[in-house]
Amino acid sequence: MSNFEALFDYVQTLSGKMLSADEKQVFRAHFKPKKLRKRQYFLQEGDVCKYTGFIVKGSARTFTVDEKGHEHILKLSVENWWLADFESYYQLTPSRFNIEALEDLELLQITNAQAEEFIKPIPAFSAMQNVISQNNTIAAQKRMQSAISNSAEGRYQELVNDYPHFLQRFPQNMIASYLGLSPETLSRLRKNALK
Amino acid sequence: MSNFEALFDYVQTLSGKMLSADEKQVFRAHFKPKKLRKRQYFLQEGDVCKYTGFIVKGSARTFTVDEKGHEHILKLSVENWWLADFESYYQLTPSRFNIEALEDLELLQITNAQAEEFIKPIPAFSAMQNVISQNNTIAAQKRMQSAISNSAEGRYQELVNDYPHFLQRFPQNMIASYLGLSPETLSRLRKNALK
DNA sequence: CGTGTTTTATGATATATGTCAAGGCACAGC
DNA sequence: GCTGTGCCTTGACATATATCATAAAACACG
Repeated sequence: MSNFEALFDYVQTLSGKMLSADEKQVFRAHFKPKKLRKRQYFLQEGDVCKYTGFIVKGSARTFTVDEKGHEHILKLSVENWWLADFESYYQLTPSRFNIEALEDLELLQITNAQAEEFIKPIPAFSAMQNVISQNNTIAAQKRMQSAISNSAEGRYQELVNDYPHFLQRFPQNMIASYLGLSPETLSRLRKNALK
Repeated sequence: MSNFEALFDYVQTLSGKMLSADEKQVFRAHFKPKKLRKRQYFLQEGDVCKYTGFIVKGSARTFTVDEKGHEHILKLSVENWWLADFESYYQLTPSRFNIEALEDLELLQITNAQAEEFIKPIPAFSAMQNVISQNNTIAAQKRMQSAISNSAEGRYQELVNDYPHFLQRFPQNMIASYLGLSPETLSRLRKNALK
């Protein structure tokens, strides 16, 4: 059985509300544990993203492949994040993205329909969603501003400040792709930054 | 008296719920009409963004100024959008952004505290917020993907597809800044695109 | 261990985009 | 109808970043 405690902690911490025993049962009834091994795909381009998965353990990348065959990483996801292409998940349209496990993944997943019907009425959960929505708005704005105003080096420095653990956890070529850079450019950047 | 009908239409359309006469009164009691003339500032860097404003008429830009004195436009906003630096608005921290009217502006504005207490309990309003939150997530993801995967030309083409009216409404140098380009580069891009 | 695979580093070169400078065009206000 | 101001274009040149090729280093796994 997968670990629901991580999810309960997360919902309670973010919302500032406790979950009752009954409410926890609702979570257990509708979230399905799912495991993926490293390199397995959570979502493939062209498929509909039926589930969002709460990451109990592991990590993943969300990426596209362009006409030249180059991959571009839009998102890197770790524990306590929600894994999905939300465009596809909300609208049930085919996704333009691939989502692949970078480390063995343990998820608790649910469909949008089930979440709307059973989970969203739980006050702690909808409060959590509001907090996440605010955080996302702020993070998206910050990343976008960095993308249009900063040089490659500035964007890298911002990543170092905001997500230092990414540097330990993910290979440098993935970080480069996340920043919109070639691996060579990031390698040179780091050499120069050491002075 | 400013025009609340635009706001009511917007809330009702997005939420799919009607507003009662009483609920409309709550809106009238707490949203304050505000006018700004072209070039006036809605927010200055370093100030707290106390209000969010629903744009009844006009347009604005949200931008930063870097160390070299260059401006970078993060957002262009028109009718039926909400104007604010939401990081500062939610957290009441000093903003890193300036928001300036590009055309005469008519707003209906409200503080976060008032919105939370009086407006959010209105079902149509909170439903609208959920829809906006989803739309923002999708739009932010799309723009970010464009920023890391596309060339300057690709980003411009995407703007032409997604927001064609921006091209009529805003000068080309503002569009360039929004795309993270110099005005000269955009000018050349457009010349080549004509073939 | 050893061996194949992945990741990182480095050099040479190509390409995209920025910067600076100048001129022309358009429009607002007198 | 002038005139100033802001916007757009164009050219020459500078700089940042990508690409391609190769080798070294790190890692995974039988």
